[in-house]
Amino acid sequence: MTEKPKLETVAREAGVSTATVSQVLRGTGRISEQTRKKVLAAATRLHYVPDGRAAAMRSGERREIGLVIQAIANPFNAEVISGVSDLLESEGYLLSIRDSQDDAARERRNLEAFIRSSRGGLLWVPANDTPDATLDLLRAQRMPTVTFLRPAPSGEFDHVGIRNARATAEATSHLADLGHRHIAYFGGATTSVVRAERIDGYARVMGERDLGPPLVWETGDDKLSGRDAMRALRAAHPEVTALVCNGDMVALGAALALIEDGLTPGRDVSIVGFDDIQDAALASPPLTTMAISPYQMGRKLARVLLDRLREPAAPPSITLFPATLVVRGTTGPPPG
Amino acid sequence: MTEKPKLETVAREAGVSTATVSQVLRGTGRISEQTRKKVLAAATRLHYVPDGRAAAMRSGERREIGLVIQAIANPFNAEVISGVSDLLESEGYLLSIRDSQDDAARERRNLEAFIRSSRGGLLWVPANDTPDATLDLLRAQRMPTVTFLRPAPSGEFDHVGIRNARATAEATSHLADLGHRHIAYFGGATTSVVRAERIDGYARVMGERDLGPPLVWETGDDKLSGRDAMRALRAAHPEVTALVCNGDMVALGAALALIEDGLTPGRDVSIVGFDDIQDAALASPPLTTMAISPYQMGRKLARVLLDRLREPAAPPSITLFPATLVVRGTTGPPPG
DNA sequence: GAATTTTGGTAAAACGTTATATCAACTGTT
DNA sequence: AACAGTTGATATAACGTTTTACCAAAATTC
Repeated sequence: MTEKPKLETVAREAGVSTATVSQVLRGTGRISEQTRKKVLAAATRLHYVPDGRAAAMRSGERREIGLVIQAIANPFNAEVISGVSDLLESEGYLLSIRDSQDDAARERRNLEAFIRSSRGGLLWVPANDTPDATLDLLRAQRMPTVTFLRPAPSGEFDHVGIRNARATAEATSHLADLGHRHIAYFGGATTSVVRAERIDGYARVMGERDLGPPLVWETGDDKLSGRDAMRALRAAHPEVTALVCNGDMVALGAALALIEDGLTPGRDVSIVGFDDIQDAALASPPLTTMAISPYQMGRKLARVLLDRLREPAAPPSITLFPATLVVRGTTGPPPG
Repeated sequence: MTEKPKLETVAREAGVSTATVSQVLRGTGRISEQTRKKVLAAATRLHYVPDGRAAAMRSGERREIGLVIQAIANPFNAEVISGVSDLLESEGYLLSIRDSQDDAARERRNLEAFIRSSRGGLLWVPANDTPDATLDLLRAQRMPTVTFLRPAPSGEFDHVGIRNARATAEATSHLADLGHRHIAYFGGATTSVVRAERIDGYARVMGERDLGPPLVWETGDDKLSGRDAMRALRAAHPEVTALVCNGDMVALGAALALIEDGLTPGRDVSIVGFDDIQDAALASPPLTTMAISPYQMGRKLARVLLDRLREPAAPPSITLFPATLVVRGTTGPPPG
């Protein structure tokens, strides 16, 4: 008990060779019941756990999957992770998670760390400004990779994402159907592909329905940012009666600003969110939003990677999940 | 570019031996500027990333830290992780995270996986029902370990936690000072040490102030659970005018129930939360709560582990963070 | 110009496993 | 009693690095 036990320690304890111990533990080879018991007893007595680095190095096995995501804290991502993790565990894989915080340098470090530890595969939400060099890296390592939410520009990896444009188009149409003529969008700017797609959907409907030029507002991702943006928007464009948001947090923040200013979301200004996080249904009034199923997306994401590991030569697949409109209390006809 | 590049590939490409490549990459040994450049060029050309398993196996270095936590999704934990991660990265360590979902079996699997990959150290929120065998395992592996939030019963590991009893005592006193006589507690039962400590603090003040028998209500951890519990409590004990909660989510859920039933938190029923999550300040009315600094706790947690790695023989340390009362809108004198 | 030191590089052993080939000891068959 | 087949275990060679000891050539000293 004075040192980390290794194979040789167990072998000596059981009075056999290291090869025998290895075979017993792995269940391979021919071994008598008697020595099997002897070895097993010694192993548990010493609390032996094999050194996976050495084992994996020799056997070439890789049953660990890496996940690099842009924000673990995000509740949507948390659900995704839970889906990924459940499926992988049920198939005997293990998941190890790293947070890139949407920073290209940190992302690079994390990816390299995964490569160094020779993961079996990679699930990856690329940072918004991932440089080409990082893509080259993954290519050179021949690391089986599935991108999530944000596709890699080269399109060489499997991808799981959301029908973003269609979703915001549907949200915008819903508001237009209610009679709104002045519809703004919260969540512009940055170089994010996802945001760009969503803005496209919104702008397309604005054009098709002849609702004037799109009014895209730059916001962050949290409640605070939504609240501030709402105040700024109302000061600059009092004619706006409806709002499509890039995320539920922003939408809830916007609703909060209205309430604090004595207005009623859904009557004075209509708001549509995106994601359908738990708080969306619990807010008052409850939030109308574009719902997606993060848990199911997580499961699918894991499934795609496992398929890729099984069939390395298959052409890259693309899976897009639809978002469905959930009408609650924050949308209604325009006032007056 | 047809295979994952290894040291030998780079050596051949640069026309030198593998030893030389290793020395150049590690910056050790004596090497001429000329071959240094040659090797570096070859390495980047091939996008070479060393196999960390082999490297770590040979060198015995362990600069990766494992974190096993009971719920990544929890926003409090997310902040903690961010603190841990920042400090570790600044010291050149890498963090790998696993979610035990508070399940002893899953926890065991995750811990074993960390041991197999020979992490340098372990940060650990023990599951509520961690068996002794798991403690034996960590002991036998001589794995430097720091427990977080929930101390291991044996007390042999370093620990970072919260002054739970003192915090709930302060919350309860605050309500008593305002004149409340009927104070309930949300977040009872389960075998959780943390919950037990918090209940103790509440119960102690109830006794000291002669406020009658403690009224401890069993709840979960989320808004929904708080909302349901509030309704049930009001039906069973209409005399209750104040509430101490095990967490902000539960507290916000309780406040929500009041609002939905036409009452006003802070006037009809006073509520104190725990954690001070972002939403606490943004709720309306904003939540009075016991604030802790998860980010700072995370940094300290990482620091304690690094100290332990440096000084393996030092006696186990215990660090407890205070919670400070933040009075906002959900507490006031009792009605009438 | 012989002896010494410095420089720049390599061969080879080691890390803790798993896989392969081999071997000794039985068992059963003619 | 000689042979083949089976069983149970072991010695040994990998896996991809890092490290140590060593060596040849160049530079310095006397």
